[in-house]
Amino acid sequence: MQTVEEIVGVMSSQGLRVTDQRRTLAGLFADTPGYLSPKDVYDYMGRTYSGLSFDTVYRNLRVMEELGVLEQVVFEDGVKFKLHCRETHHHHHMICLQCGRTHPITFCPMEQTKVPGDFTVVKHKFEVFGYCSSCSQEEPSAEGKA
Amino acid sequence: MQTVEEIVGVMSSQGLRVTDQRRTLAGLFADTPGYLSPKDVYDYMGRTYSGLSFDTVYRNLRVMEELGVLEQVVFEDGVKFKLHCRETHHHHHMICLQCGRTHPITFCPMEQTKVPGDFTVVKHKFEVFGYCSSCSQEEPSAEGKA
DNA sequence: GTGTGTGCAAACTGTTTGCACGTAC
DNA sequence: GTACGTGCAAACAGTTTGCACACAC
Repeated sequence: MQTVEEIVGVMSSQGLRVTDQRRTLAGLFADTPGYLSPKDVYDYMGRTYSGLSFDTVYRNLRVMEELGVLEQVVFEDGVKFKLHCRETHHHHHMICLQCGRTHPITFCPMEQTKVPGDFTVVKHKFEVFGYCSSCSQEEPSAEGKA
Repeated sequence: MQTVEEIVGVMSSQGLRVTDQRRTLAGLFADTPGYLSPKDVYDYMGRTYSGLSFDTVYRNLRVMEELGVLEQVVFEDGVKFKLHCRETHHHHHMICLQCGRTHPITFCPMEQTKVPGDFTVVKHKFEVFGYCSSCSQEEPSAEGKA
């Protein structure tokens, strides 16, 4: 997690202009514990900036991703963004299907995976989906895919 | 893995017409050990059927997925299809970034993941990407993402 | 004042749908 | 013969790009 000022600081230190819109965007991600889709961002920003266009949202998401402030993940239902993890060591995530909030998993399955000698591992993905404490109470049924 | 006849049998048993095109499509997947994108399928099929249209490819991929013959997976670079695993027990995959071939991983990391009591797990994803024996020799460098 | 950021419109990719004709059954 | 499959064209969603104006620096 980072504060708005930290994020804004990174932007200006890279020679990027700090506009109201970018400050708001930084604030949105600083306050959001989980993942946001471009549409989520657009909807939120649109409340403040009436003339907002989708392309500016995309441009700024891209800029902040290239800056290393945001990270992008591809889910079944599309691309989403969140603040880049500041954790120093390698980890994975449990992701709430309702609120998008993430919880770190320090255990890495690769350590225990027997890889055949002739297979060269480049990267891996381990993600656990479900409902977090707050959401599992409201959302006990629905969404059935195992 | 299934034979063309097995796949075709499933189709006709469900009241679907067995056209030349669908037979060829079944043959393509029966002969392909890895994942295929809709474009891969279109390119392959287009060699045989000159007037082929993309929408028919999509329609048939969808039909075969709904039939349970194919399974669809979302990768960073788009949606891909392969024959649905016949393995009876739960497993994961090592996926070759070059040829798309998959190798089963019987080890399931969920068994060893400590889940907080207040998190309800719905599903999980564990995928290992790299280069298989045949491809790691040809492709020793390139693609650097860990 | 200069150059970057923005909104607008349009292009573009991947995918889906409506329609009329063709073909498996 | 009938209903489903196909190709074509068009629609559609998500994303990107070109341009002119606006604003952060």
